[in-house]
Amino acid sequence: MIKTRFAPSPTGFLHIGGLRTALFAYLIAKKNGGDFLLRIEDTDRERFVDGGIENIIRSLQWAGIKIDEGVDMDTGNEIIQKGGSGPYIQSERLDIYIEYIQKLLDEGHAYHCFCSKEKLEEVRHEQEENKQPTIYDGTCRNMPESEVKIMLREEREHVVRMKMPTEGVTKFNDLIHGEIEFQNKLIDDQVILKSDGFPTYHLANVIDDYLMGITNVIRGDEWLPSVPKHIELYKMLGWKPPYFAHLSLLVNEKKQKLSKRHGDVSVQDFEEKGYLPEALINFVAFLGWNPGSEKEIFTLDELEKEFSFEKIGKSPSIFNREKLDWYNREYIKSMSNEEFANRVMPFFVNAGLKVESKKYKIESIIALEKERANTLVELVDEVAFIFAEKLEYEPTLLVWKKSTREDAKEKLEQVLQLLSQIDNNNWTKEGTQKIIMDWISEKSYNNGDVLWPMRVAISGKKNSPGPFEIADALGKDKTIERLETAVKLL
RNA sequence: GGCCCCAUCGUCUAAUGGUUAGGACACCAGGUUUUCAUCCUGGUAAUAGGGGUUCGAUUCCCCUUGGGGCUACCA
Repeated sequence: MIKTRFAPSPTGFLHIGGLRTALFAYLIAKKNGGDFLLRIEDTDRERFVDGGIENIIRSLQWAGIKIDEGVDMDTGNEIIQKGGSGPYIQSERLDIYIEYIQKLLDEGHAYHCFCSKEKLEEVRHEQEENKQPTIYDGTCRNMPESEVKIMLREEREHVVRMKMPTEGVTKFNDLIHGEIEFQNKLIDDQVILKSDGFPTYHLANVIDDYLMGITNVIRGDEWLPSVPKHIELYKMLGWKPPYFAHLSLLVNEKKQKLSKRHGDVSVQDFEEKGYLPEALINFVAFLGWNPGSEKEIFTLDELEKEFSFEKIGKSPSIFNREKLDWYNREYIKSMSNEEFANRVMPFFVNAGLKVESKKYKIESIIALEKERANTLVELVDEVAFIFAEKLEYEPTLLVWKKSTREDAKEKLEQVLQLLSQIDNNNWTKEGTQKIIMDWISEKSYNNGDVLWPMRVAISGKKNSPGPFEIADALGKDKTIERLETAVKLL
């Protein structure tokens, strides 16, 4: 059975590139009826960000990506079976790593290194200047055992390094890139245990992937150069390496790897701006993957069925906001008004608009912008004029370009009169529309002479939805009130 | 500097030896329209360059160029 994992480090909030990696790993597992787990790789204590773990879990949940296995977040107990609710956390598994590092040491696959950071940097510098590959010079690799013992007894600061072979090549078949080959002599004796007692990514990652039964390691392309180290570690431990699949990177407009430092890329940011998880998932799934058909709208469920390894591309993709906006609009448009109202409600609350009041017909209000808004925040913004106590606009705006002030006033007075006669119960978009439009054609007026001032009077805006939709959302009382104000202004 | 990866419209991509190089987003034009938007119709726009292999290369190979990643006791 296939088992995959998402293994982020909590050095910040989950960003969009991480979401895509998680999604692909998740989909590959689900497509094959396998399991997907989350493992937090927090072996770097200096870069740990408070709230990072919670944010990662929350963002995945928001996106609809379900974790099959991990640690129960309430009890802290590991749940190795399906149905767990949280992640494995590496900092809670230190004993395990230490045990394996000791084994590697005992079997001669690793060694203590007492070199100072300053010395290492010097060596690197020199190597670079001489156009040599920058790898550890091996000073401590062949240190006599007696000397090592003395150093350890003196509690000299040290790390543990793995012994890479000095000749031969490491070849492997990446599921996405195909065969890749590295010269072993160019690969560093990687530090596997830091002087602070924490393992490095390379060691902890290999141990955990094996122990957790990961069959397919799915991660970003930035890891490609370190695969030989990992394969060597598997060999030393006598384990069969998993399949590797390295995903092309998500990059910004400058074609650089997406990262927290370049700004606005956290999943939570997109949530807060009013992007729907469906849209974000759909968009991100299509970065580096396509179904081979011309269908572009895929729900998570559909992706779980149709996702395919063979269709994953190798080249990096630029994150393009406009296409995301399009997806978001598509999902907004296709949602029922009722469900949509539920989704938008928190955004109204955030904006301080009291939509709960019976005065407002929430479904009519959201309908105003449902076909137009890119995001939920944008929608709430655009629709805020409905809730205004008093509209602010220049009286001249009420006059249509082909008309006069006097004419606008006269038309508005008549509109006011006609609409006043409508019963509160019959106050609908269709109702007001029929009365006004019939009257316009009866009098042979121009649409613009009537509809423009009417629309401006009740919206206060140069550009807005149509007047009858607005009247419906506003209700009779407020519509009449705004029309009266407009007449006075003229 | 060393190693590795990548290369089709501006962007996301389809076409794995034979297509007028297709679709989507964006953009432009026209239509519908009281405004903006929606919607409909149409349009501009790409195989980085050079060598091979082949009857035939977007497609296979090599070189160049360009971009990116890694090169930490970060992941």
